[in-house]
Amino acid sequence: MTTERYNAREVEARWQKVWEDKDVFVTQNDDPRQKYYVLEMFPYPSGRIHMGHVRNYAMGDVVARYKRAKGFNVLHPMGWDAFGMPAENAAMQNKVHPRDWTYENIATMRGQLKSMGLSLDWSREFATCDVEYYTQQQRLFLKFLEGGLVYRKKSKVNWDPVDMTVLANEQVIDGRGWRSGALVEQRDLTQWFFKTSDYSEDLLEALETLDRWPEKVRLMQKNWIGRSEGLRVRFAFSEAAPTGDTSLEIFTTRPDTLFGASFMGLSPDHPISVKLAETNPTLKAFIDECRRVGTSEEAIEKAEKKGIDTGLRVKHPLDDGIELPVYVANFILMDYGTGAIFACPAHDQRDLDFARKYGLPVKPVVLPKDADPASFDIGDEAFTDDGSIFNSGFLNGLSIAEAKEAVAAKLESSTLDGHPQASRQVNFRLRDWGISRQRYWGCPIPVVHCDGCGVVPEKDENLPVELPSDIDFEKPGNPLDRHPTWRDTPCPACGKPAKRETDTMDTFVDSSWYFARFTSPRADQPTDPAAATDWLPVDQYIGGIEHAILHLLYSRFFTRAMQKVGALNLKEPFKGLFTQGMVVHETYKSDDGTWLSPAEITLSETDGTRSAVHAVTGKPVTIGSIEKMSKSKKNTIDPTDIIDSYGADTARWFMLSDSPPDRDVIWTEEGVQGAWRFVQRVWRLIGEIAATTDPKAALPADIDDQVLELRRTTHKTLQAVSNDIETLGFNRAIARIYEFVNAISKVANASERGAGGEFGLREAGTILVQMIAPVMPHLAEESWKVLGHRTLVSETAWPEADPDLLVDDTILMPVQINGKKRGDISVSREASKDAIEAATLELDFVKKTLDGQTPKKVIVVPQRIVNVVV
RNA sequence: GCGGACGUGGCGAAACUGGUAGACGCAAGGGACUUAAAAUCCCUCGACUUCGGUCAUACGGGUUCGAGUCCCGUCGUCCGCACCA
Repeated sequence: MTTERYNAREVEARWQKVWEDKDVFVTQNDDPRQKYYVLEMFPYPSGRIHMGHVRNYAMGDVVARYKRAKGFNVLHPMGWDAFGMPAENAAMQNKVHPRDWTYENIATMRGQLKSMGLSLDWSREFATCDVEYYTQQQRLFLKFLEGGLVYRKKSKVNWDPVDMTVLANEQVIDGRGWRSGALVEQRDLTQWFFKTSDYSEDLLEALETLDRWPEKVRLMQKNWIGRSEGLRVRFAFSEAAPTGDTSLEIFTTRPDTLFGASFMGLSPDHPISVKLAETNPTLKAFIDECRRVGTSEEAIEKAEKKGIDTGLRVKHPLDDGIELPVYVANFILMDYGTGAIFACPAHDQRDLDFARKYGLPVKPVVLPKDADPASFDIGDEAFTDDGSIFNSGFLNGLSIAEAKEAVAAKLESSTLDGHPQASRQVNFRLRDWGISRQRYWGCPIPVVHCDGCGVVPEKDENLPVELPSDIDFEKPGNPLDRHPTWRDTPCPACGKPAKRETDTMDTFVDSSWYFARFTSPRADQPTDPAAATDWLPVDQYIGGIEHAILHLLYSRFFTRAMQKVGALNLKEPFKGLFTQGMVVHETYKSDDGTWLSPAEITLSETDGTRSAVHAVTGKPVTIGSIEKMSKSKKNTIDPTDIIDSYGADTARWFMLSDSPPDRDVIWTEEGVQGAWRFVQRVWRLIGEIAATTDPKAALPADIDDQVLELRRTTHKTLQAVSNDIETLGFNRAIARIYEFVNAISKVANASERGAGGEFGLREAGTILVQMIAPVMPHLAEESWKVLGHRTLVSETAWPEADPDLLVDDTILMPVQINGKKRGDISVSREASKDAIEAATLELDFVKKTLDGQTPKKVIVVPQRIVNVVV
């Protein structure tokens, strides 16, 4: 018989239309079946999808299709993270409106995603720049404001001089803007903040409950939140500071080293430093220098520790005979703790570096185990390990933990100026989330500035505060600020003319609750709480590791905040999280140093050495390292090209087949061709089975051994593949399916089919189609039809493995002698340990080795192995 | 510097709670079919070997009847954080 070659292009378009016409993947909220919410991180509409999207969405689609077959009511939506800078950049460069640019990109990318055959409920689609979406976001903002979760404050901010906007700490990477790459400056501005710090403790503690999150991500968040327990201690000034303060409050996690104190340190931004600088030009110059350098560039250059003695002196809280100098030092951060420290150089490297530079005393107070107190000395390295306290009066002999406790207890109960001298405090590295952005293409912050009433929230009935369409991008800075009329609005409180806020929200706000919006995307409130309660948390969330901190932490905060204002009733949005690896590709460079795309070169191989030449000029090309696909290195592959030439199924199959999903996958032309060959192979095999077996073939009572073996393989494979998909082991599932196809082919190609052959092959073919369906849905539908079904495999229940076929009657067990495999023994499944031992000792090769001796020991692990110890 | 993960053939990788190391795929080599090519099918494919075996999961030790898997140390690669007191 002849089978036509599988025509992916024609077949895929056809089935996509069937699914769409029949609303196969539209999800109803009132469907009574158990719900399953699978979500992939929604894309930024940059213009075209890339291979990373293909991989991400292929994984989610496998889960969605599998769970649907398992009988769940599956929610699998898609939308667009559509606000952000690139749209404004495009507007400036190409004179196209950000809105038009964005929606055009969305249209293109929607088409590309549809060509992938994803089982998405497109009826729930939205973009975060849709007025309907950001209206609800403004509503949420106002609820947060009312609930005390939003505030304004003047703060030193990270200013990106290229994008001309403020960046969150998290958006500053190595001192540069995460998007522009420009060196970030420090500026003082009044900004809007979300009170993420209200939830520091809870965000940290609840990480423990996220047992279906990667350990790595939980650890990264834990470190980011950065909880530390310590003591706030006030040191009395010998003479009052110029600010009028009579004491200096510091935060320390090492009160046990208090007797090792050598000096005090103030941040250059500390109020006392600032006040002193007014009359001290040297100090002023120093502070200015610190600000110029900025917190970040310092890190790059590992700036030297520097400081200036203020002349102020404080008294040691445990021994007022000791006076300590107060320095302004460049390494002390204003926004952690109190912006002031006491320095113990012997046990802190930063303090030690500083003390050595300025000749300040270094007194060790923690003695390492087995060290001699008389001779123990600190060199260039601070001692930060465990030990026992010495040189410390009443603390001598205590452990570090005991000494911390003793100091805290003593200073808590002593008073200074009528207040306790110290208090225990838990500090977090996590700051409040600054959300103000001085941009046009974002969600406007719905408040009004009134000369009489101050900052007034816009009234709910006046929402949305809509972005103006007529906008000018000729100049840098915020276009909303210079719009002729948009700012003008009556004050919601007094009705007099007032001005709108021109800051828009950080785009991370948009993505912090979209998963909740999908549960009722057209609701006239941010959420329909009933639908949200039914669907959330997301059962399986899939996305890139690059969002391990920002997006995921913000979403966790937002869920809590929404719970507080009654929009949701849970804390944790994502029950299961999976972070997939990147798609990487070889790089190619011509001899003049420019990058070349895979399409521009020709590869060849001689004697096992691969080489490349320029496809047109024939000039030699250097094959470079394998790197993440990026436009700058030109090592990208356009998914559309692949889908056009091989089909979506091939692309999806290859994306999932080679590497474990959390690891990077290398895109190779050979690999895609392998996947393509497999598509054809399945197609031929199904065609042959369909042509040579009767759908109504019965299962005879006695079946041929080879057929029984095939049936066993079928059901064992089904069992294993199901398990692999459940655990997201797509590469394992695919390897098993390859094996399975090899096994079916063997029977299908056998010169004669034994009894039950038709039934066995039908069964194998049918289950094969069902197993490939989540990964290669189009090929599966087409094959399903060829096998004679009138239904859709997309709407067919997942098959059940027959338990009787999962266990073998006889088991082939390896036999080891002294831990080395020497042969096998075939035993019945029910054989007892003793019987197996006896049978083993009768084996020729065992007898030969034993040579009449009795073995020391025979270890029989049922179903596993026999080990004879001689 | 601190924290974490990982290290298996020419390559991507399998190996569930310690139990036959290298499944499956890619590449490579040989063969069949063909005028030829493509496609397809079959065979070989960790190293050494006196063809009995021996050695092999980064390296060195240890625990165990048995270690890729557990423990200690060394080296290497990757990732996150980075003056957080």
